[in-house]
Amino acid sequence: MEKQDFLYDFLILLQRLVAKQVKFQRLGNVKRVCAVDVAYKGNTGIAVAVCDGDEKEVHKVTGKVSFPYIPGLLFIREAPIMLKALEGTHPELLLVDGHGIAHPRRSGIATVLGVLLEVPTIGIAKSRLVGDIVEENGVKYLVIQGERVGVKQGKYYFSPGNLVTLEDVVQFSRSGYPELLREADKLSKEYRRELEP
DNA sequence: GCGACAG
DNA sequence: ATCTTGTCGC
Repeated sequence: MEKQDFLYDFLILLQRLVAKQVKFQRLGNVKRVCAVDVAYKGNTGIAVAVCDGDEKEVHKVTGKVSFPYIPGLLFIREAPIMLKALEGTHPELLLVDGHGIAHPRRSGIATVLGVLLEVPTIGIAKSRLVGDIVEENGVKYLVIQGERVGVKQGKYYFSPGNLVTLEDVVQFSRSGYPELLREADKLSKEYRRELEP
């Protein structure tokens, strides 16, 4: 897909629509938390959703992922298979591998999933997409044009997806990289190995 | 035009 | 993300 394609422009319109639906509200005490990640074997995607709470739960889904990765448009490549893996899970908080509003249009994959599922989400990425680091009171904020859109903790970037506040995210980030996401990442790569070459 | 660019 | 060996450090 090229940048001059109609589809490219259309996807950006959808992201702007999603961004308008975001609500920032304080996150209450949550018991059930889920995390999603995707691994690949060629064009086959392996999405894993791990949930914690009363009982641990793991959902695995594999399927063809043909859309290429384009910076800023990760959601169209990974959100579909992630949604499939999240079917039946009912998280009170969802952790997503990727950015939330720390995005050119404030519409990263964690935001898209949070709006579609109407669930609180936090995006956690291993690298920066946009923004600058501005430290204040020991907190490294990710700032885009003067607006705080996330925080950097260690080598990871945390940003609100939907239905949480930046304060919630700052608090959450203090615990470091979530064990649940680490597990989803580990399991997806683990399932990948037992796929027919 | 040049540099940057989640997974 | 994935392809990949050894190497530096706790």
